[in-house]
Amino acid sequence: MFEPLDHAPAYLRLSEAIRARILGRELQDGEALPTETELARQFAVNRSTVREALRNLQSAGLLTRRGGGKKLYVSRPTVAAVGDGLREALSLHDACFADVWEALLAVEPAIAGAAALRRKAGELRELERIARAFDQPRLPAQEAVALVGRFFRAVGAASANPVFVLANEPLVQLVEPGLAIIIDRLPQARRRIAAAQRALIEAMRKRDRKAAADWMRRHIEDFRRGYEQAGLPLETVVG
Amino acid sequence: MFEPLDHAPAYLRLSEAIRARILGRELQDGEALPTETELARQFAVNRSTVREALRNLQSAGLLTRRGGGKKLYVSRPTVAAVGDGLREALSLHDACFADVWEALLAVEPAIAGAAALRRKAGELRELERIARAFDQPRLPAQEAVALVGRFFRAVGAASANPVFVLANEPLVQLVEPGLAIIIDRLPQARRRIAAAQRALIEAMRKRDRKAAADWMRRHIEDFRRGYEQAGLPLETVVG
DNA sequence: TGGATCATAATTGTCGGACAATCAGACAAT
DNA sequence: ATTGTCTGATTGTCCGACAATTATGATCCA
Repeated sequence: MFEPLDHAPAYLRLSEAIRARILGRELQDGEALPTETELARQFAVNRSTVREALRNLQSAGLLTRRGGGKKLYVSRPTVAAVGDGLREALSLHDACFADVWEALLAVEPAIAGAAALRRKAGELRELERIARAFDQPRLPAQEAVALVGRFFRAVGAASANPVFVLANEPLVQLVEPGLAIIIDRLPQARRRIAAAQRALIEAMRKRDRKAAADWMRRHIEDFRRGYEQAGLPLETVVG
Repeated sequence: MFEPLDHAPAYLRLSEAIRARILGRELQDGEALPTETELARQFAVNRSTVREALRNLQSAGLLTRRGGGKKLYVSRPTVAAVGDGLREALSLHDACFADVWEALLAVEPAIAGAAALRRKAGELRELERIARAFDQPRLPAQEAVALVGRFFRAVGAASANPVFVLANEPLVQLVEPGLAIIIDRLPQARRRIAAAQRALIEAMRKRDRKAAADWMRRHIEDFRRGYEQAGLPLETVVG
C-alpha cells in the first residue's frame, strides 16, 4: 500500500551524489577532489559527515590517495582492488576449488583465444620473459607461483578485453595458494607448466586462436589433476 | 635494517582488523556488531574513527543494516552488490558491448551446461514459470527485459556454482539496457528469445549438458546479431 | 634566471563532547 | 491482542579543537 520513506542518512546521500558525478564522467579520472572543509561547505553538512561519505567511496576504489599525499583523487577501481573484493565475496560464499576450477575452464581458454588474436608484439615478449624466468632451475616455489600468476595476468592483458582482465584477477588470486602446494609436492608440476607456457606462447605467436584456447584448456585440466594428485580435496573452500 | 612503520590511519587499521575477523569466520554471518561506543572503547579510539571504519566495511558489503534497525550485522556481500561494483568498474574501464559479449559467449554456455547437470526440480519449475511469463502477448518491453534477466540469473543459480553466480550478475546487468533496445526495435526478438528459453529448459530437463551449452551459445550469438540489427554500434561503452 | 631552503598556511587524522531523532523493550491501558 | 506511553540505549549529525603532515609561497644562493 505505502512505500517506505526515503530515510537515507546524509553521508549516504552525499557519497551517492559524488559517485554519480564520477560515473557520469563529470568528475574525471585523476581529478583532485576539493578539501573536506570545502565539501562540507558546499553540501552544507559537517566535515565528519563528509569524511564518512569519503570513506565510502574510497573503499569502492572510486577515490584514492596518491603516494603519501593528502589530496584525494578521482580514480577508476584498480583491477587488483576489484579482484580483492571478488575474492573476499567468493570466499564468504563458500566457493570451493571445484567451483573456481569450473570457472577457470570456462573463461581461461576464451581469454587465451582472444589474446592470440589481439596480442601485441610487446605482450608476447613479456610472456616470453615470464616463461623464461619460470623455467630457471632451483627457482623458489613462492616465486614460481608468483610467475604463474603473472603469466595468467599477462595473457589477460593481451586479450585487450577489460571484462576478461577483471574476471581473470580473482580466479588467479584464488588459485595461487593451491598452486603453491602443487608445485611444492609434485616434482613434475614445473615441467608441465613450463611446457604449457611454451605451447601457449607459440600459439599466440602464430595468432592461432584455436590452438591457444586448446592449450589453455589442457593447462587448466592439468591443474585439476595436479590438485587431486597433491592430495587436496576439491571441496576445499578457497581464500 | 629497520622496516618502515605502519603509518596507516587508525580508521583503516580498524576496518582491516574487523575485516580480518569476518573473513576468518571469527565474526559469523548474521552476528550483530557491538555498538559504536563499545567498539571505540575496545579499540581505544574515538567514536568518529570507529564510524569511518564502519562506513568502509559497509560499502564493501561486509556489514549491513537490517530493515530500518540501528544495529549493524555481519553479512556476506550480496550478489547484487558485488555485481554493482563490477558493473561500475567495467563501465569506468570503458568496457564496450563487444567486450561484454565476448565474456558472455565464454561463460554463459558453461553456466548453462553446469546447470543442466546440477539443476534441481524446483529450479527447473522456476525457469518454466519465467519462460511462460515472458511468452505472454503484449508484455511491456521493460518487463520482458526484466524477465530475461531473471531467466539468466535462475540459470546461474541452478549451476550451483557461486563463482558462476557472481560472474553472471554484472554481465546480465550490463546487457539489460542493450536488450531493452533490441526488444523495442526488433519485432522478431521476443519470439527468438522465447524459443531459446524453451530449448534451454528442455535440455536442462534432460540433463543434457552439451545441448544446454549449445543452445545457450546460439542464444548469445543471436543476441549479438540482434544488437547489430538494431543499429547499435558494438563499441558502445556499457553502463 | 633557475634552483634550493625555509617559514607559513592549509589540510588531514584524531579527539572530546553535545544533542535530537529514533529504536527496542517494558509496561500500562483499552 | 492491539495500542499508547515511558525509559534507556544508540545512531546520525554537529561543533570545536589540536598535532602532524603536506602544500604554498617567499627568500636566498649560485
